[in-house]
Amino acid sequence: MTAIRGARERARSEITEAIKDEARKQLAAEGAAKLSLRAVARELGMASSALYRYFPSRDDLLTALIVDAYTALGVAAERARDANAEPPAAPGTTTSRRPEGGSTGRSEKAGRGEARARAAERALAQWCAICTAVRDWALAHPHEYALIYGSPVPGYHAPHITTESAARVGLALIGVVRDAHAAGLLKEPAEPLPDAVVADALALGAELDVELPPAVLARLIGAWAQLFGLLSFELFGQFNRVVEARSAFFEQAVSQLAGSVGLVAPGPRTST
Amino acid sequence: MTAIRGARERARSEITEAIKDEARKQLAAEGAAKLSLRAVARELGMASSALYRYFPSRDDLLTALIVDAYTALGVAAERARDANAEPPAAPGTTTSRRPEGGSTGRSEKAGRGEARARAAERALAQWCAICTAVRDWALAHPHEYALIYGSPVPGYHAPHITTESAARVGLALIGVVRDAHAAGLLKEPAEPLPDAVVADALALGAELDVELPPAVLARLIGAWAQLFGLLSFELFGQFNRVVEARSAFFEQAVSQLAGSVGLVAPGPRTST
DNA sequence: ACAAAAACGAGAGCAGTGCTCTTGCGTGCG
DNA sequence: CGCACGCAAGAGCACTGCTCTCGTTTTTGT
Repeated sequence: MTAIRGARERARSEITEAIKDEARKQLAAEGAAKLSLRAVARELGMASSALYRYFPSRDDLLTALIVDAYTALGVAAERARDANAEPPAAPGTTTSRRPEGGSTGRSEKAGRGEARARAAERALAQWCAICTAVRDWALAHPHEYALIYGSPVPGYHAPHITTESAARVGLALIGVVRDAHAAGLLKEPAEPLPDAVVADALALGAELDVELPPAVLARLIGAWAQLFGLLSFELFGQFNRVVEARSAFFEQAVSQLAGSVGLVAPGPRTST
Repeated sequence: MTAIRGARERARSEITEAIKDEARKQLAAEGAAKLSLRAVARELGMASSALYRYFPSRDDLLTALIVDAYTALGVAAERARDANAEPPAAPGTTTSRRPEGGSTGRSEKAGRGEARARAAERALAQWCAICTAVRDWALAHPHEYALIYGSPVPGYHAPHITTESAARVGLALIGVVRDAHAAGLLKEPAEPLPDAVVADALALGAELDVELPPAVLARLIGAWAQLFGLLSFELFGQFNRVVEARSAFFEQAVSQLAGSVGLVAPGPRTST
């Protein structure tokens, strides 16, 4: 039904995509402020009024671009996470996940301390990989980054449609910490938390169905926001006369963020 | 000279201020995107073309507003710092700047441990006061905040005029940590830093004429960026379905940031 | 298969914008 | 006092988002 009925619908979705592509091009060239519906239509060889059949207003086009940017950033983060996932996966999945073959798995003769250290190292690597993937995407698409993490463009209300896509990189980060916590290799912070913050953390944990101590979740949210603080400062020019070694500084800050949520580098043989 | 010659110049600066005020009003009402020169002129009862005698372009008006916002935020931060400065200061100087004056306290009668604890507590209080002052200002002027810490509005180049004002809150934070370091109550982080980051930190320290270990300075920059990450997420709606207890969460995150730069709460009688 | 209905494209047009140019008018300085 | 400069006003250009109308095409119901 929906497959064959295409004909027209396919043309519609094709044109919709063409419009978004052209809009993205203008976005990358001049920024969101200069994005003009008429210019898009002109470039596509159609009347400007025809464009309103696909996007009822300029803001709707922008929100479509916002959603796309969120998901693009989300998949970049998830790809980075999966690329650094545990090598000895379940045999059922045929995903091309096999960086190390079977070499690392099940070596019981070695102390499990070593396995723990390796798992902790992997968690830390995943964390950093996600962060640098986000940064790489942001550096490659600065205007799209500005669109989603800069000043809200329209009135200022983000439709709820965007929230799902917007959460993906946050969820990726949470996932890493959740797995680390489940594996018991998380150094939980022991600090007093305000009750309201605990309540928020509990509510969020319940909503996301993730079991993490409130303190960890709270720090996770903070790290999530702070990650984008670093990125925004770098992209928006706040580091201009301050930080020159951007990549090194970012990596440094990010690994420190990892530490703040309890992901500790195994380092020099800590526990017996 | 410049005082009396006014007459005409005074009128000019008055009108300039009126324009900026009206522009600020529209900015607060609708955001930077909707700020219209014609609307400002209309509201001021003058022809739109007359406005170009005062600001050669819309972007120039915006940059003027940006500079003003930076300095307003900067004075808010500095005021918060000074309000929590050392109470028993020398009566002569009104400026709270006293880098090495008494060299960390002469109170010999009481255990100097207590004086140290009090000084450390004051440093921490100053840090938090600056951060919450920044947040309060941002919450009171969300659109102006978006103007300076959101997506860059024009092409994207920030004129060097703004950098001075932009640095003020960062400098306030650095000042607190510098004083704490001079007083010897800073827990320096002992972590390996990439050479490039060390070079940046040294260069920055030399440029600002502040003596701080590179690791502390690097963390300071990170904390500075992360502070605005927290603020941007709160203001731009990223916390909407995530964090409800905004103030408590912010305070919590900020005190943690303080800890990351070495400002430790005296807390329960740590050192002898 | 044919007609009704819906979707579509193009054009004209409105209100608004940033910005430039030209034209008068008033004040301030030599 | 007179000249010149700073100033305000208006007209105008090119552009924008958006609406409305009017043919044309495609889909759909009978």
